[in-house]
Amino acid sequence: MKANHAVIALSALAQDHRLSAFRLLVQAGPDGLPAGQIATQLDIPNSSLSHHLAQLAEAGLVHQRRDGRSLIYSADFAAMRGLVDFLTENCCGGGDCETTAMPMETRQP
Amino acid sequence: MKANHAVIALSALAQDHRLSAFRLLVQAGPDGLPAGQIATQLDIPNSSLSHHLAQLAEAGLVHQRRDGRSLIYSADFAAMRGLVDFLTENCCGGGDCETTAMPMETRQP
DNA sequence: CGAACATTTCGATAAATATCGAAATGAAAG
DNA sequence: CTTTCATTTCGATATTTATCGAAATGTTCG
Repeated sequence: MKANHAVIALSALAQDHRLSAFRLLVQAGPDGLPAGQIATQLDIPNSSLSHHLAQLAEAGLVHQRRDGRSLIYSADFAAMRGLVDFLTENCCGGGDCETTAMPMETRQP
Repeated sequence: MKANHAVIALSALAQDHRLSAFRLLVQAGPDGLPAGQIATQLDIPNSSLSHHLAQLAEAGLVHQRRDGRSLIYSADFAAMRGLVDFLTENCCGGGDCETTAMPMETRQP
């Protein structure tokens, strides 16, 4: 991932409605959700949501597919992972570093 | 982490210079770097950088300490991890989900 | 084909943000 | 205590962004 692309992805997530939409899609899993359902759950006008979904799609964080007359959006998990990896890349100079070495699943809060 | 806080943190990272500064600090590790040195490496005026560092600090992603006449900034690794966890929270409905279960260290590119 | 439906594009306005030089703050050294 | 140095605050400008209604696009069904 290039820094420029990371900024685009982070900007896409750095907004209330877009972050909520993305998290809905992350939780929905690979099946995704139709645009209208997202708009309903977030309680914002379709036109506003469409703008936001386009921005997430442009950043490569979500994808669109058609099902009947609905457009289904789904999260791109690989893109999300790539972004996370970019943030922690070469952490602490690249040597062993207990601050990031702990796998997500075994972390203590 | 609350959604509102996540948006603040993501906004802080969603900018060229701030993302570069943050990554410099991530790579520098717990010792951090003085503000002036960051400004030099990024080749931006001190006043601009100061604005950006303040925003990162407000988001809780970096901390400031004084050393002589320099102000040393360092990344907050726990905050970064909290943000990442928030993004992937309850992924795919909370069930097992191979898309995020792979620990960062063992991922294949 | 024509009506009903889901979503996007357009256009206009309001609000937030990045930028940088100049002046101000605060700490150290002579 | 005055000078020097590192950094921040101020102020002003230009750019980007969020918002939403209305109109347009593309799809299905009768």
